[in-house]
Amino acid sequence: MGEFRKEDYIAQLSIDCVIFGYNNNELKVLISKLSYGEDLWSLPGGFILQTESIDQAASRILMERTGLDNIYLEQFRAFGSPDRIIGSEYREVVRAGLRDFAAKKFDDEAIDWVTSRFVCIGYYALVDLNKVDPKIGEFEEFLKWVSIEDLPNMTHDHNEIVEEAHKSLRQNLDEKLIGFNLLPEEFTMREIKELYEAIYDKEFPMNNFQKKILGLDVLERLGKKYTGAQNRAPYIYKFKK
Amino acid sequence: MGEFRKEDYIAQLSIDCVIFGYNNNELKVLISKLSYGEDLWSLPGGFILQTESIDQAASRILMERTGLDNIYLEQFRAFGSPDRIIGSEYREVVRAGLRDFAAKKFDDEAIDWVTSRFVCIGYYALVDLNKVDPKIGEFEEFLKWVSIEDLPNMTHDHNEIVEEAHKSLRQNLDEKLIGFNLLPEEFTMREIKELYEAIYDKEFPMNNFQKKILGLDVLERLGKKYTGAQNRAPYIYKFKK
DNA sequence: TCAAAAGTGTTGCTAGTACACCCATGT
DNA sequence: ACATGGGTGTACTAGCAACACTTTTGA
Repeated sequence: MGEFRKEDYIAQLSIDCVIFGYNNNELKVLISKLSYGEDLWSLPGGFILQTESIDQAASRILMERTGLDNIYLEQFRAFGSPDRIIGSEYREVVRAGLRDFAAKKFDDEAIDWVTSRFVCIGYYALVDLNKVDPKIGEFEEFLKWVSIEDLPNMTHDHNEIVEEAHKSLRQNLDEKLIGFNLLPEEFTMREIKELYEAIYDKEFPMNNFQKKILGLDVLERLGKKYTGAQNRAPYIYKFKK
Repeated sequence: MGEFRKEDYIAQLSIDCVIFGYNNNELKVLISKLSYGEDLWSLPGGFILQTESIDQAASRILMERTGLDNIYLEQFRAFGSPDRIIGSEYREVVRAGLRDFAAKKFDDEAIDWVTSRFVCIGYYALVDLNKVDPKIGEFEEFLKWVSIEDLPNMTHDHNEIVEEAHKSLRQNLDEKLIGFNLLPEEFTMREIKELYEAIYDKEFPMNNFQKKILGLDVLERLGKKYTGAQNRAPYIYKFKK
């Protein structure tokens, strides 16, 4: 772990990622518990190298945390209140934490840099939760998938960022047919339906939902899924590319 | 005109505004001709004060150029390719121009600052073109309303920024009912229709368009407009607030 | 009375919703 | 056979597009 060289990055501009996953009928977000402070949670994020685009920075940050390449990523909004960090109740805790835990990497000047005013560009990512083996970043105790319904209070304005990402996801879901990125390769119609229900927090009747999705003509029907249950075996689908 | 104090601003982060107006059946964009260089055009933009939010910065920049307060403003995307300025064919021209025209305000260090790598946050604004009395900024020769159909080549990636703003405007038009911001207080149904046609570059049949708009239940019918033409006088509408 | 264009009405299509029904599966 | 849930079909509705028609205005 080298020293932090602030000249390599753009100052006062960061990227925060809302990584969505789906599991157990719940829409989940990957959040990280910081090593310092008690009960300090935060969205995975990072800074932008002078040599890379903001999209590349987001991909890189995601790659570092999830090990996954070629993830569905979408920029959804920039957050730029002047007091989103400076005025935050969390700033002092973060500064103290960095001094204790990160003295090797961050000297005082770097700590000032990291906790100065930041504008952040929000990205959201859609991943197959089962494929992700989250890697903790520096100064993170662990990463955790948490249902969007019961997220803890997070540092700064990260709860608001998740809300905005969720709104944007809902808006884009039908239009861009991106929901399948949250599912495994193969899935049943019921699974898609339950995914949509988790995202919209709303029930859809099966028959009409099925008609709508099949009408999109983006699914390929593969075989049947015999679960051992005493009912008709559902078809297995995959997303046509 | 004071000296430029870079400490007052966030470095490497700018705001560019796509100011839409409507006139003569055409969707127009307010662009500025730079004082230096030949045929150098650019979008109105600016930097973000350490003390203000990015939304406030966009409002301020707009206020400075149009004299208008309370303008409809929407952030639509951030642009962050590392070579959008550094690799741009325009960079050297801009640097030379600033050295010639702006020596009082920008010393060499400031010129380096201004022409370094920038991430920009794009906002679009909708204004009643007739209410705007454009004020030239520093180092601008004049501002001009140009139809979105025949914009000149602009500096850096500003043409792409306009395209993205146009896409975003189209997406939001129906959803958020923001089109009326481009019209005067009072207007006829034909005028709304022609505005929509200009934005979508597509014709709409009058009768169905009228039904749709009236169905939104956001218009108040005022009186009739007698133009002297030998045809039935159209109703005048205004937008209900 | 006529031309121009505003405004209204009617019909048919399509997409979405609600309801009912049949089918496959394992006990 | 039967309970369970998967899958399909039909009727109803709302919203949109295409057509035709009437009304107003000033020459």
